[in-house]
Amino acid sequence: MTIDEQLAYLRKGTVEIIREEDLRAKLEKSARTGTPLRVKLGADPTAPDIHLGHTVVIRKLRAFQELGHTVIFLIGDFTGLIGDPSGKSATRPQLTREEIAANAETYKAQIFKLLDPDQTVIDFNSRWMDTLGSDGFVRLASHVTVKQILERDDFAKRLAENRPLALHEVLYPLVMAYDSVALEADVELGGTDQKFNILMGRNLQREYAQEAQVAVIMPLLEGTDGVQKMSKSLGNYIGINEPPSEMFGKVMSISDELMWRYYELCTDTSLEEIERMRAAAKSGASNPRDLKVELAKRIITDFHSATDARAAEEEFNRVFKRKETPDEIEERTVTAGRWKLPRLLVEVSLAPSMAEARRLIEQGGVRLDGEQRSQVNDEVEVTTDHAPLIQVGKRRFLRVRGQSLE
RNA sequence: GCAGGGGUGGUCGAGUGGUUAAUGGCACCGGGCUGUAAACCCGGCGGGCUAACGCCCUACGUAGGUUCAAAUCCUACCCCCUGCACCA
Repeated sequence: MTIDEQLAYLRKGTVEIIREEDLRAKLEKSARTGTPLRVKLGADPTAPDIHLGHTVVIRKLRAFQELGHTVIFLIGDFTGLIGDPSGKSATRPQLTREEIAANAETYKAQIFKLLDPDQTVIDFNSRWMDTLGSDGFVRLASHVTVKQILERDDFAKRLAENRPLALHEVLYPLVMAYDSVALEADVELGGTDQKFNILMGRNLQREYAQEAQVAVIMPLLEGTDGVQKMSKSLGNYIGINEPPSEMFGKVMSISDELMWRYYELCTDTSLEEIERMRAAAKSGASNPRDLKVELAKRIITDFHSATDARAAEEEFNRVFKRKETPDEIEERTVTAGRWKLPRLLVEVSLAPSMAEARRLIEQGGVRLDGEQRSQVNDEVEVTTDHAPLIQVGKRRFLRVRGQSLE
């Protein structure tokens, strides 16, 4: 690949590259000297559950690896002390060495589904922050002015709106920036929410007489709700460790409009192909449903396998298209005998309360052995040899077997 | 400590003595439709009891009080937020 081709490849999907000329220069230098670029990505030490949103940036790391560069996956075990830079949550609890190590292992297991382990370095910023000392920290702080820090949108806004802004939060960008100095990073990746922090790294590196890193800013992926960014706490995420059938269902539940975004940011599909599919869907030549199935399969293939993807599709069709029962149904045991239907639903946790169970039944959401039961006072015979199949809604199935008391 | 603002159901946010289990949005759940767990439409959304009409309990920061009646008024307390504090 020529440098121009490499640039174009790396540019795909980015929101911004600051500055592209710098990246070009670094790529040229790397090619000339045969030294791979050091590409940094910071990670939160407390939340090692990776979801599709995180993979947007990880995919970009992989692009750098494909071009022969080194990825530094930095676990911010020190920065974690400072807490969520969005100011929503307080300081996080200090993790023990064991917990950090465990989280790092969890990270590895997940990121290596996308990244090449041989070209990846896992590091921790406590390695240099722990030995910095308070005097070192103060000296570090002398390189940045208050005004520079307050340029951050989020900070400025909170001050303007009289919302709290704790001092330690202001230090967050500083530590992150220093990580880039310590690592001598050539490139740092991050979502748009990290732009300020990454730029701070550029400034600080210059202060330390280093060449400034290039900022590669990726978009934030919307969650399954299509509105807010994907996050675990909002419950709109697709975790990469989720079982294939779960992933399939979640992908199928995104809106048709959002599907293009996922194609672009979560698969290797080229922009041209996406445009073609989009046009086909619009003209009616393709069924959006089929395109969404394809999307789901591509995503599942990345984190599981093509076989798993096919199985998940088959399962989905069976349950939702043909309205048959799933392949595997969990079985629960209850005391044998006659059960009032609502009581039974609560007993096996298909409903959280009697009131809720009644509602489900009255609304026609409950089936017993495939037959709708809308009578709240229905009774069900549960014996040791007959285990009725209970279905609540479209997707929750349970077989209930009786167990006689001794 | 002082001054001001605020604490309501999963969440946001109305309500300032009485059809208020508490408007509305979001989230969530069920149904319909379909090409999908899309979109759209309809319904539900504290809990217990009842076949059902319905009855009862719990809930608006905490604890008391006033009243026939309080999320709404009074008292005390707790918590959160913003500002003030020095140089005088």
